[in-house]
Amino acid sequence: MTDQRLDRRVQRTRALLRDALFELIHEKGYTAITVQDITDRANLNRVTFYFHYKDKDDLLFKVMQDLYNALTASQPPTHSLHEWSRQDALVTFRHVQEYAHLYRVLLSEKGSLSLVGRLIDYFAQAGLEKAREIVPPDAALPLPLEVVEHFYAGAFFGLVRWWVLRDMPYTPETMAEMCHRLEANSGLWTWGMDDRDLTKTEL
Amino acid sequence: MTDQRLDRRVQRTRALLRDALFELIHEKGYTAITVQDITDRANLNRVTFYFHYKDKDDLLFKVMQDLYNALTASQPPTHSLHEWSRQDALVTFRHVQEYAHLYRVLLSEKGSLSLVGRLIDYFAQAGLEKAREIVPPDAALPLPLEVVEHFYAGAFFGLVRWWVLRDMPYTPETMAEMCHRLEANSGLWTWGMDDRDLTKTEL
DNA sequence: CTCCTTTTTTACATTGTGTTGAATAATCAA
DNA sequence: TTGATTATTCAACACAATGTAAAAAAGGAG
Repeated sequence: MTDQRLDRRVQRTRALLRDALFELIHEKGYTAITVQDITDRANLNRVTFYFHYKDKDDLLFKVMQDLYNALTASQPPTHSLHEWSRQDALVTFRHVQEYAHLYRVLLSEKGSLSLVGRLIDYFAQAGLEKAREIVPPDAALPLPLEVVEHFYAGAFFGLVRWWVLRDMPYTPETMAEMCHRLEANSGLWTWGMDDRDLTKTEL
Repeated sequence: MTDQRLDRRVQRTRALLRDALFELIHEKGYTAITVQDITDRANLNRVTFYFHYKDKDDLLFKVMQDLYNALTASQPPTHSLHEWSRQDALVTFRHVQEYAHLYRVLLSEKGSLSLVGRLIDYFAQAGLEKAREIVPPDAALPLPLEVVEHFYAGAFFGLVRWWVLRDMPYTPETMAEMCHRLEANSGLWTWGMDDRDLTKTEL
């Protein structure tokens, strides 16, 4: 994770900024935070912030990207679309639970729409790639894959958002199971698709 | 729409502010707009803005609320859940198309998360109320209604967002049809639910 | 016309941004 | 350890935007 080639001061500074950001998000929401706040909390000069990041959003994205990379890197590879969707949902719900205090703010009205947009697009992209691996390229699809994936990406986002804003009334396992049922019973996977049952197709 | 009991100056001022907001959203995105910009464009004094609205968000919400109220007021009532979902989607896609230049910005990374949150919650709430009208209160549901509705609310949002950010490659009719198929084939309506086919239940 | 409300004008204090140039301090590489 | 490099600090600046105030001017309602 921590690049050894990086100056220790840089590593220390970025960690301090990240921790300060997390604390402040927790305390007063994201939009209310200023660069001043962050550097004050981190006990760093404000100029130092601009040495590393363009602005508040830049910091947030790089920090969240690190978080998410750490998450996905620890995921075992899956081979069926069915299995992938189940696994992926579970891992994501657990991740969100671990950083619940962050997501509770970042998905609320005091959060960041650019982050939300990136999340949805990421979900859709991941689903699209998985689907393309499995669906034969010349298959006659009832609906454009892109449409289907953005439907499910939004659905998944809606579920995560509801869950975390309602203070996570179910376990990640239960949520993943409900999500899985909602997805499995629907759309692409139950339609004809050349009469192949994709849910059981292994690569 | 326009309250006759309201001073003409007030009506004029609010309309000018609304139009200025729309123009500016179109030109430079929402987040980049300042109160200064709005009043400059509207040819009004900045103080006048604060006489009517608390801040930029306050203006946006009240304006969008008017838009949406005008939309829903013009909708004919529906009686079956199936029919409602189909009609509602179509009306919403048409509405979004009409104000595409607004939504293209408001749903992009330069938009407003609080507006997005309100939209999703509105979709979920509307679906919930319709479902409660129809589902018998003592029915044993396979999943909590709230979960199901937030799944579909997010899905619908994901679809609308994808559509408008991709410059609306399909007609509202096609989108509503695709949305309808994705919903109809899934989850709640295809499960047992005491073996009643809710999709054909009239009130 | 007269009262009442809205709008303007001018002004002020406050906060935050983004960037400077020079001084200082920490780290790295050899 | 030394010397070069790089990160951080400090002080300061110009700028943009917010939110509020009091008094004057303009406009609409009855």
